[in-house]
Amino acid sequence: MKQQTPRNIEVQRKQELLNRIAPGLLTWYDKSRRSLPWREEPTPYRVWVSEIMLQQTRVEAVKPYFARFMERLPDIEALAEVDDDELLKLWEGLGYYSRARNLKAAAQQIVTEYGGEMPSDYRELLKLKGIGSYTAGAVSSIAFKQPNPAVDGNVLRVIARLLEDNSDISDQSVKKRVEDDLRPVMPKDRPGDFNQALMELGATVCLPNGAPKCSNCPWQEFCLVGLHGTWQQYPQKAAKKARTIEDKTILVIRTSRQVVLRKRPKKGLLAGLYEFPAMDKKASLEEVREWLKKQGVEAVRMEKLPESKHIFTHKEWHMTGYQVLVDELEPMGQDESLLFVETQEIEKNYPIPSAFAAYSAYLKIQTGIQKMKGTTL
DNA sequence: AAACCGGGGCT
DNA sequence: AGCCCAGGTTT
Repeated sequence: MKQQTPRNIEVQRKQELLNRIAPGLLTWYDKSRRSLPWREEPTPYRVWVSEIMLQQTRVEAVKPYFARFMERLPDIEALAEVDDDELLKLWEGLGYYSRARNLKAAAQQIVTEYGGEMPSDYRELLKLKGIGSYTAGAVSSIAFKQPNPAVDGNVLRVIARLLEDNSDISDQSVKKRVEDDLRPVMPKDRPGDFNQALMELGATVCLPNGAPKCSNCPWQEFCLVGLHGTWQQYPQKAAKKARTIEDKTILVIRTSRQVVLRKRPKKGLLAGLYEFPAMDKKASLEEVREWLKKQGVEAVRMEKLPESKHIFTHKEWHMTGYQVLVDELEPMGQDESLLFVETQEIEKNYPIPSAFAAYSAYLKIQTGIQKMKGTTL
């Protein structure tokens, strides 16, 4: 018999609330669920790829990428063998590119260590590159009906509000605790639907920004913020660190048909993607000339390009640009990361991050115009 | 535990 | 301008 300390009473009260969430939630989900491509045909491979794409990424953004990805790489074997550049091209613009590299690495793991079949066990899934507790829970429950929780940002928010829990949900220990709290209340016959329903509730009713639509919620009778009108106080989250600002000068060095690209390092920001050569400062025309001279580039003409800003999670790029027209693109210095690319081939073969969108678009327009007029430069 | 890793839509 | 998004890995 447990002692009736205030702490134990609080824990018991919380458990009683959690015990009530499943039935109404599943009924609501059956009525309100969105039809999503990976939801209608939940094979292990499709569920896995969709869950990776959906990490920190909205459903609407994922849809076109998912369709194209499945068409080109319909199974684990195809993914395990895809060329790195082609893979990144399929991921271009989606962000967090390590997700794509990890996806391929995990596919190779599955081929060599699991006979090409996606493992169904939570513990085995956790061994695959790019799969953490959330994704292991999602894949094992949705594709294999294993009763494991899948706690994402939606679930953390929904549960914090349900319980008026003051915990900082950006703290990793809170996620672990919510997983432990949910495991015993999962309906054993529908674990995948339970997880998806929790997320769906967060995405469509218990909204992350703006007022929750409590009149549509299956938990109206017992949700504490609903009863108390306190949704604005939950969830609690630690303040984020300020972004640092980096100045850059982007150089679009080109002839009438070719342009200089540079492959980024294998690790770090935008790893393995292609970019325009750049200087790590806001450079004057004279400084650009000097940089070009060091690379052995002789400019026929230079034009200033518009300034542009790109915001990452943890830094901002403040960019300016120059177009550098040259007569010929022959060996440029000793920098092996530099390559000359047919402008027309960029769209097909070279993944360039959205950070350079202003300059990519400029190049495309310039070369497009050239093509139309049939002129050179 | 904290930092790193993208991009876009909404307020 | 700041928030968040079907998170995971590295340090």
